[in-house]
Amino acid sequence: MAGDGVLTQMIDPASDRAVYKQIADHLRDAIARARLHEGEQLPSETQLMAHYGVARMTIRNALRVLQDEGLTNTEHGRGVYVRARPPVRRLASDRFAQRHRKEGKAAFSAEAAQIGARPEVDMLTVIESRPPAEVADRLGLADDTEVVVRSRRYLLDGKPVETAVSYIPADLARETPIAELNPGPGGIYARLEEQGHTLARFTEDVTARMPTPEEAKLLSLRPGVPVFRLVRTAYDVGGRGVEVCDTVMAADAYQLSYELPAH
Amino acid sequence: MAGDGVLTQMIDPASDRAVYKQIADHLRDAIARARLHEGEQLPSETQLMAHYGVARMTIRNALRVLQDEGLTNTEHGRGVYVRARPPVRRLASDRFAQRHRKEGKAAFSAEAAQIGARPEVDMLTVIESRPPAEVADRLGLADDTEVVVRSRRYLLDGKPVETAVSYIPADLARETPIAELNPGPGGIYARLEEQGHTLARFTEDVTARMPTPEEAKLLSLRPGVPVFRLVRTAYDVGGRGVEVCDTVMAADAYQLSYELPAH
DNA sequence: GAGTGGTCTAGACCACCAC
DNA sequence: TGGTGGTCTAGACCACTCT
Repeated sequence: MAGDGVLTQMIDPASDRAVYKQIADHLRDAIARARLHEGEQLPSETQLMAHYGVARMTIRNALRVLQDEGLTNTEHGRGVYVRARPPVRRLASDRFAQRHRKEGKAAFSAEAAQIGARPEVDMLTVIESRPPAEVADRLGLADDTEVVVRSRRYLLDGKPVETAVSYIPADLARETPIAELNPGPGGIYARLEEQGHTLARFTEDVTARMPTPEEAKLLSLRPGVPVFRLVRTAYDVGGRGVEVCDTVMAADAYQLSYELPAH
Repeated sequence: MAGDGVLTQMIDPASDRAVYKQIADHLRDAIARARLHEGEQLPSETQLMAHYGVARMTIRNALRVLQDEGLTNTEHGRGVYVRARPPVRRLASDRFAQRHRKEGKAAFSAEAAQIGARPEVDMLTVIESRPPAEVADRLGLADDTEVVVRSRRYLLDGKPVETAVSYIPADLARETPIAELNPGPGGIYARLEEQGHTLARFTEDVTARMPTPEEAKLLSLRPGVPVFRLVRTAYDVGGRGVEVCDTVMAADAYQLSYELPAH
C-alpha cells in the first residue's frame, strides 16, 4: 500500500501531546528521514485511521498540520503527497544591469533564457489612473497626478510565477510605447532611457506574507506557501523616481540575492 | 456582544461555494472594511453557530481559513481577535556599513537604538565544529575544515525577533575574541577587520517559507506567519569569504530594503 | 465502481481565562 | 463559575480520480 512502510509508530496515550500532533510528528519525521521521499504518497486517511485507531477528524487535523508547514500537497480524489520542491529561480542583484537591456531583453525574458524556460506574459492591461498613496510617495508625486499602470502576469513553461504592476508617471509614458501593450525590445526601462531618463539605481523593498485568496488563485499557489512582495523603484540620474513596480511571487520558487557594500 | 455588529450576512444555500468558505469570506470582508478593526474580538464560535445555523466544525473551518491567512490571532479561553500588525523593522542595505562598526556598535544594537527598543541576546553558544556543506561552499572551505559556530537569539524589548548562526573559519577566529561569548565592541566584523581582514562586500540570499515547529517556538510565531531566511556572506578585500551568517526572522516584523545598481 | 479527500452534523469532554 | 477555544468521536453525503 502507498507509504505504509511509515506506519510503525503508535500513539503514546500517556503523553500530554495531542494525538493529532503526535501523528503529525510521526509523519513529519518520516518525511525528514526520507522514509517518505519527495513525491511519494502518504498513507490514506482510511489507512491512518485504522493504524492509529482514531477518528477521521483526528487524522485530518494531523494532515492539516503538515499541509500548513508546506510539507505536503493534497490532491482531491488522489491522495496526499510529499511536496516536491519546485526548482528555485535565483534573482541576482545585477538583473537590471544595463547590459541586459542593451541586448534587447527585458529582465524576465533574460532570466527565462538563462534557465531554458519558455517565458510568457498574460493578463496584460495598460490603463491610466491615480496611483496608490504608497506609490505616489515613492515617485514623489501628488496623489492626484495621473500614472500609467501596467499590470501583467508572468509564466514560465505555462506556469504562473509572478504578478507585477508597474506605475510610471503619465508625463513620461503617455503617447510613448510604454503606454502600449507591447513596449518593444528591452522593455520599459529601455524606453525610459531612450527618452533621456538614464537609470541610475533601483531600490527594492522585500516583504513576505501569506497570500490572499486572489493571489493564491492567480499564482496557482498550494496551501502553506507564502509570497514575496517586492516593490522596486527605479530612479534616473537626476534622482527622480521614474517607475514603481509592485510584484508578488511564490516564495518557494525564488531566492533573492543581493550585494551589499561594506564601506 | 463582541463584534456582533458583523453578523449581518447569511449563507447562500444555492451557492456552490462551501459554507465555511462563505463564512470566512464574510469575516474577511468585515476585517478588510474595518467593521472589525485591529485587536477587536470576533464573535465567538457559539455566536457564529447560532447566527449561521451550522455545526461547530463548520465555524472552526471558517476561522481556520482566516488564521491561515494570518488575519486573526486565537487565544485559548479568551477568543479570536483581529491581528494587530507588529511594528515593521526596516533593514536597510547599508546596515553593515563600516561607519556603524567604527562607532563600536554591532548591527543589531545600532538598529535597536534607532527605533528606541532595548536590544538583548540570549541562548548564546560558541562551539567549534565542521560546517554544513552549503556553508563550506560559500566560505570556499573543504567540508572537513573546522569553523567557529556562534549561535544566538536576538530580542527587542524582551520579544524574540531573530535567530542567527554565524560560521567563521577557525583559523581566523580561534584564540581571538570571536571565539569568546562576548566578542567586544562593534561585533565580530570589527574584530575581523582589526586582524587585517578588511571587509569589502556582503552577499545576502533571501528566501521565505513557513517556519518549522522549532522556529515557531523560538520566535514565538503565531500561526500563519512565514519566516525570512537570510544567509549573508562577508568577503574581505582579498575576496575571501570570512563569515557566513544564517538568520531566521518573523516575516511580519521585517521589511528588507536593498539598493541595486543600474549600470 | 472503488478509493480518495472535502464538507458537514451533533454530540462529548477538556483546558484556559476572566470574573 | 460560565464562557472561550482545543480536542475527539462516529457517523453522513459529496466531488474527484483512476480503472
